[in-house]
Amino acid sequence: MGTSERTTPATLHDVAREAGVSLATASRSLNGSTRKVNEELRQRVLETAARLDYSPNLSAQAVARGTTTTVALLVADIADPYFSQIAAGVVAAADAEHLIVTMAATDGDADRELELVRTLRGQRPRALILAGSRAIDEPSDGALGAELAAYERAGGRVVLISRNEYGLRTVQLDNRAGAAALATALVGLGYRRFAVVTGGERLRTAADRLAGFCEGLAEAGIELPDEAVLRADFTRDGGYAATAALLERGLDGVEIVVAANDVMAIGALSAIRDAGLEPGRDVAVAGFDDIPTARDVTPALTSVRVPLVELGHLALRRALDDAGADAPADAPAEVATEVVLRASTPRR
Amino acid sequence: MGTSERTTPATLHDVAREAGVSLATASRSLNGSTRKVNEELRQRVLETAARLDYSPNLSAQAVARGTTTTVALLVADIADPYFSQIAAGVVAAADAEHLIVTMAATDGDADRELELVRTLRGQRPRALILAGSRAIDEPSDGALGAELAAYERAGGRVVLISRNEYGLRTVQLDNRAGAAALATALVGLGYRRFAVVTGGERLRTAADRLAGFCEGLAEAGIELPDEAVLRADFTRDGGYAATAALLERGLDGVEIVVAANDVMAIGALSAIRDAGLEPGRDVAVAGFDDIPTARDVTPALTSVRVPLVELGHLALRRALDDAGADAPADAPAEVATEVVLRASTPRR
DNA sequence: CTGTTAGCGCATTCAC
DNA sequence: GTGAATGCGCTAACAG
Repeated sequence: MGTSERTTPATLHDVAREAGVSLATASRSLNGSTRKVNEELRQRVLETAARLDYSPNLSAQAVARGTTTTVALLVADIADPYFSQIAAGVVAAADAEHLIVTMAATDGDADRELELVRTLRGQRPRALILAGSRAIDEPSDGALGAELAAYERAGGRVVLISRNEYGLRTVQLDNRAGAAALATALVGLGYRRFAVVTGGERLRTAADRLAGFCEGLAEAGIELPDEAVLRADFTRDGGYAATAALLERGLDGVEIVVAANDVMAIGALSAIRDAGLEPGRDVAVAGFDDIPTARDVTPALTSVRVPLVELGHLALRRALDDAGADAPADAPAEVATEVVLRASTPRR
Repeated sequence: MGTSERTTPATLHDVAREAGVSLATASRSLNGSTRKVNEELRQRVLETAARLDYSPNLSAQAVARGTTTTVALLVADIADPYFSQIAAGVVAAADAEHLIVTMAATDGDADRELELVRTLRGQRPRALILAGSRAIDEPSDGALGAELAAYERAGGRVVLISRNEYGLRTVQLDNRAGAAALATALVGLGYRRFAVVTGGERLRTAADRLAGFCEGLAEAGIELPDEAVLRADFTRDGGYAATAALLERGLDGVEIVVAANDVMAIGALSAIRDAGLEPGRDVAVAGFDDIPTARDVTPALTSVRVPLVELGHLALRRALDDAGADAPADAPAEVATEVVLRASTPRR
């Protein structure tokens, strides 16, 4: 297969020499801004480049140009559908701008997050996008904030997805409004006695959704008693555990379990079923996010649609647009959510 | 927030000057191989670096060192759980090696794949990992092959996940054996009349799984009639459509629908339900991959577990290990699969 | 339009 | 041990 055992990639220098032109001409032919190169020479360069399998060294270009074509994305967990959809959006949008995306996972660990930001900063990415709900008051906030500030001072753009700190650019999804709308819709279906399964109190997203839901209920004159709020991990197993606990202590009239996200809701479905009840009929269930799976579980899950892919798109755009120079907190782009009613919440 | 309006990041040069040492000393203190630097000076450098928010320019390091700390990953669709799990594995393993992962999506388009490989090659990544089943005989294979060959010749490492072409390094999952094992297990449960819902004939993965399944059946003396093999898109909707078609023409004794992957199986579940039948009881269903959702659908889906995250891990390791120099086709690392029986295939 | 030259930020060989 | 000088691959003035 490999007859030529060359071990070092062809350099622009090689192309220039081989094509019998100067370095500059070769450079201009292959990348140069406005084509101010004789078409004949240009072709010759292009041909030799192809023949030599020349591939421009992006690192060298970055050093010479003083700017990269890279964007960095930080998520909590790549395998999580929530983040993978956002990532898909970011990557697609970046691709459209001919930018390369480098990605890392924090595993929800604030220390790792800081460490990764430090490393990624070395890439001199054009933008640094942080996705993932953060605890409301992390101790290391200061260090992260300083790091991000330094990055921005050096010309980088930080975009926060679904979080709002340090007065940085952000792309929000309106958790409160979405949750409120869900509450209204459920009340409209005839539900009156609710139980909410949510994440830790310090999780921003969880807190916002709970608050919004309560607001929605309040508008209908319904109050959510304290004991109706169950806290657990923001995961499928968390949803299962919390719901199981609820069932064990006795439903006590509760008609529906509302989870702070879909994966928790799916856990709730399983818990209900494992308790010998039929979700939807015996106890209704609703979630949040409308991940693809929501449609495929049985009964199909009522949820609040969050355009995650679009969120990713937006984040990238927001990172790039220089509009208004630095008007970070001004227009905290918000994407709208939408209640999707399905079989898991039949009309009562 | 930003009092100092510095617009350019601190350079190693700045650190050296500010610390009153030479460039070389600064470099050695911050990265240098073996610590041959006076501890006092070293500390001084470290401190000034911290004070100046110095962050080593990775591009510059790459140019100077002639090698990067980057790995590139190409998948078909980041949001697809199959790929996002693999990606999670790659990223985690890369992180352990202090490598940065850049990621791109081909959308299953061979032309884009080629284009992306070209672009990514410019990064001079240490390794290039390609995930995603490929059509058995793509026309542009030649160009891709040449590109990958050039990349390898230049010192790069290509690793193919779940595909095997050009005699490159590969990490396989034993689709045939897994499918055969599934067949055996299902026969053991009492099933005799099968229908298979699979992807296009040219999809490698689909083809292997079908072949393996037939082998397994053959061992039990069962033959799969041609009309029992339904082809459709390798997606949820494809599974739905194929199963719907099957139901429409009449089950004709078929006891179970076996899908080539879980998302198709989930589509089958819906199709069966929409036809007024109860999956599991009226028609059994089995899938392949054991994506997380498989556990959460109802009835829970029988499947073949594929350690996708591990697949990602392996791919990265395989990309890095220089063991045996070039023994590409020698040890085509294969990860084992495992049949997982669940409620969707009750004993008959 | 084309070629020469001087950096970009950093690692490293070589003298001291 | 430390510093000065050279070069990595490429771009961008700068002259011809």
